[in-house]
Amino acid sequence: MPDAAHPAPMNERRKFRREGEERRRQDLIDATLDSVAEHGLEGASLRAIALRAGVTAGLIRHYFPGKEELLQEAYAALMGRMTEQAKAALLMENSSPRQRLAAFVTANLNAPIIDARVFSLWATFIGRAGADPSLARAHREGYLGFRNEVEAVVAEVLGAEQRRPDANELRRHAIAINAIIDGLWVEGCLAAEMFSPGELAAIGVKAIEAELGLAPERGKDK
Amino acid sequence: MPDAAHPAPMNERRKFRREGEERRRQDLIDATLDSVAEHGLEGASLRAIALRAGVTAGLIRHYFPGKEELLQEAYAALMGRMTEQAKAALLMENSSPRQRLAAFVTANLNAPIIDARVFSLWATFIGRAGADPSLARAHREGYLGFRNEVEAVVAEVLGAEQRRPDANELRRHAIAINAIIDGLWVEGCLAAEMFSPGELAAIGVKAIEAELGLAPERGKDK
DNA sequence: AGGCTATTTATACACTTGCACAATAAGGCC
DNA sequence: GGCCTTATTGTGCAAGTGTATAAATAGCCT
Repeated sequence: MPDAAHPAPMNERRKFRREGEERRRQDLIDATLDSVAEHGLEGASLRAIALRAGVTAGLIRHYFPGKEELLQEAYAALMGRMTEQAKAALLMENSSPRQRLAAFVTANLNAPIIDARVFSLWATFIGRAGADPSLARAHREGYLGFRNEVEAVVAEVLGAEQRRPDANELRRHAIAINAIIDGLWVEGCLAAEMFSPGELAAIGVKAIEAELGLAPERGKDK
Repeated sequence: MPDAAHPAPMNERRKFRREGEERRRQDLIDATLDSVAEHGLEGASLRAIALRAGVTAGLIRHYFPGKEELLQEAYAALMGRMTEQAKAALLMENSSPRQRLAAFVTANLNAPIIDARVFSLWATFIGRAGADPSLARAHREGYLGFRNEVEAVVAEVLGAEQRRPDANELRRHAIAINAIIDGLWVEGCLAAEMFSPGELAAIGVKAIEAELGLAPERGKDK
């Protein structure tokens, strides 16, 4: 029974603050990624997402035409962050091509790219690539961009060693190196505790140098 | 309006046949995998699964305590088939260790293991490994078993070359080789049309031989 | 200060979901 | 052939889904 001493507190409408549009969209996208990472696509209901973002479900429709579009934007945001971080390691100036390649590999095989949450998101979304052509295309573009970066560095590395690989050889090297990075990334994300810190990166660098036929770096092995 | 000339055909109960228990369970598991592969976990409702299996939804509860258990059994079945096929290639007798390793890699990088549907299923389930510890454990066991197989063949291959690697070196080789296979598998499943038939296997074999420091096979290159 | 507008809440709706359970008939057994 | 078990169907239900839309209020503008 309501206490008449209190000024009729029932049916009170929830207080709220107006945030900027860009901020709200970002919060909603982040909340979406968090929901998907934690409970999968099935658990990512609009109400759950809204709750996590600190708003009510209805608001989502004010910023996104529907759930589909929200998920697409979330996936795009995820891919954007991943490739952005991955490529950043290639921008080092004043270093030999070989050092830059090693730095690239090392960056891709440590936190924050080796991360269970990111992997979970990647797997969840990519699992739908078979059914959703737009997802498949988004992936292929990201993959090709990534592989082209790799191919460019490989060409520089080999060039510095006075070697002139033809296009086909370059392509094969890029595919193999990509596979090494991807494979170690998967293993690291799924069972990080099975590897000591830096171990995956060390294995990756060694494997890639073997693939390229580079002589082991002097003075670094124990 | 029902036509009275026909002998009251309304309210007719659906005809059915009793199948053996094992058969029905398999059908339901297969229907589950098909549903997940096509529409993801979200689209795999009991009714959709039952429809695909040619039964009604209620029957599922007669064979499985709930949806959760059905999904778990489906995942276990998927993993079982994958590793079974993968290991089969290692059983060749009368061949050199190096040939067996190459056969193993080749088998893993062609159909039916390179397959968009299988990959989609793997990704969908593994995406939940972060949230579901039982899934994570199932994966790690499968992964370790796989890696141990690899390690054993690697030891044989190197032994045949009169090399005696220590345990640590062996472990690193196995991790790297596993990564190469996994990475190429992912790339092949996601964009099969980007690679000519046998190309991935060729790249994989070459990369692995480079990793192990094996001399290129005579008489096979171009 | 007071009004305007767009952001936000709240409610309604049709539909689906997993699960429970009663009704039914298929097919082996005597 | 008739009976009995149980595999299978069909229906019902409460909870949750995405979407639509009306009602309210926060905060900028003058």
